[in-house]
Amino acid sequence: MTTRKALAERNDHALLQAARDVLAEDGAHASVAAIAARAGVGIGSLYRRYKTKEELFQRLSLLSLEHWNDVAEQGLASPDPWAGLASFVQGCVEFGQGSLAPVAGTIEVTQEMSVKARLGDELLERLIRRAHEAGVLRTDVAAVDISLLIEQLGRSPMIDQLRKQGRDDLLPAATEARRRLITIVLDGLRPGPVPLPGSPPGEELFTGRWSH
Amino acid sequence: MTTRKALAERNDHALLQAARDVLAEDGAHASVAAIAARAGVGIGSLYRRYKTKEELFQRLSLLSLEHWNDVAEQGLASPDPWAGLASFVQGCVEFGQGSLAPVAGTIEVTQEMSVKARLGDELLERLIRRAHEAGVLRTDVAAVDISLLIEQLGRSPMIDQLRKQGRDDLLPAATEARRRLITIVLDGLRPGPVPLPGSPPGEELFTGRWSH
DNA sequence: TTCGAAGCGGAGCGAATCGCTCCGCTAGTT
DNA sequence: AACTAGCGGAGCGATTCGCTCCGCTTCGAA
Repeated sequence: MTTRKALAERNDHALLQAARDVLAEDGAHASVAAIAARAGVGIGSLYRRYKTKEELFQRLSLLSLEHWNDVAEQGLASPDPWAGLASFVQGCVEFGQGSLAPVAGTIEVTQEMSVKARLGDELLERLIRRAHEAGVLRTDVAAVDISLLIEQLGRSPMIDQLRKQGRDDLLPAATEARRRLITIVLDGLRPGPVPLPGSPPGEELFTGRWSH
Repeated sequence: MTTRKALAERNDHALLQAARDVLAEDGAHASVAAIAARAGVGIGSLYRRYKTKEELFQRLSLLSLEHWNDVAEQGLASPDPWAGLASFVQGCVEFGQGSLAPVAGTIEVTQEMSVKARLGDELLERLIRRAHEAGVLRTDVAAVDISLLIEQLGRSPMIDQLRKQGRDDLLPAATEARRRLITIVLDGLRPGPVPLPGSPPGEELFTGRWSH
């Protein structure tokens, strides 16, 4: 019925998702034991797949970057510049890009990661430029602002807290409130009737991304 | 020159600020030793003022709630409904209200805390109502959305990370980028030309506040 | 049906860190 | 000059960490 290969694949997927969840709830303090327990997998099985804790987190980072790029390309494929940008932001936020923030500084950045990060920056730039040219995005919003926005909205300390406390009854309401907040913020990025004079989009030193 | 009382007062202030900083950087994992070290104070001195770690965090929560209420009252004192609400949000965000999120579920909520939290909710409701009546706030934005917004923007994982890594050179740029993001988001709360049909402000079960 | 081994879960290792206590010593006060 | 309030930090037992190792299960070939 369940071949060994299929079981291993399912376990690996469960481990990665569990790592995301535990990281979101416990931050940098997330322990390997907690991740394995959440995934319903023994610690031994985890360590057969990933030699160290860092290797697991590196894999997680790489998948996160790939997801960023996938969603960005999907957004660019959309004919509507605004819809493309909005779906990109929403896709990144809901995936929980921000959950990796606590470990971003503790793991070694592989060459593959930095390559994908550069590609992702480029895709985002193109999304922004297209929206600007179509006149559907506030002129004072630069790529770094979108990066920051995704990082800021990508985590939900309140929802993580509720889940940790086991208040599953409040989770749907909180999740829905968060979704509304995201749409409100996204809506605020569109050019309004009274745009405030913003600073120029420059500032090259800080790109707003975790990995270099 | 420096009397004992003045030194003690200065130490207490340094401890509270250090606790905020370390909590922001380390989350729930923040240790008492780290807080004392950041404040430049011995652990013994910390424990002379606060019997336990929880007592320190409770004090911190209380001060945070008081700050919330102070800023809300200042906002209500402003004749301009929009400026009042905006300065309230900005004041809460910059104070770092969200830093306490990781410990909010771990400490016991005192009666004094819940009283101040209730008062704060009421003040926020009045700020929102006033803005709605003046027509300077999107009609689909409720109090719970502002609470969520403050929690979401109140933490800056990226800035905390930079500070932790000692990249003080990038800090000004990151801080300025974050300030721009806040103004952009705030600006998006004003009624736009094409308001989307939002859900009703109701949903009573979840108020979006940490303490009950 | 039998049996070798691939792959599983988890007990347990040493090391690190936790919250907290206790005490020698500095420095302000009388 | 004598006193002592208040400081900093070494160190306690307990806990938790990342990780190893091994007995047992269970799949698949003979």
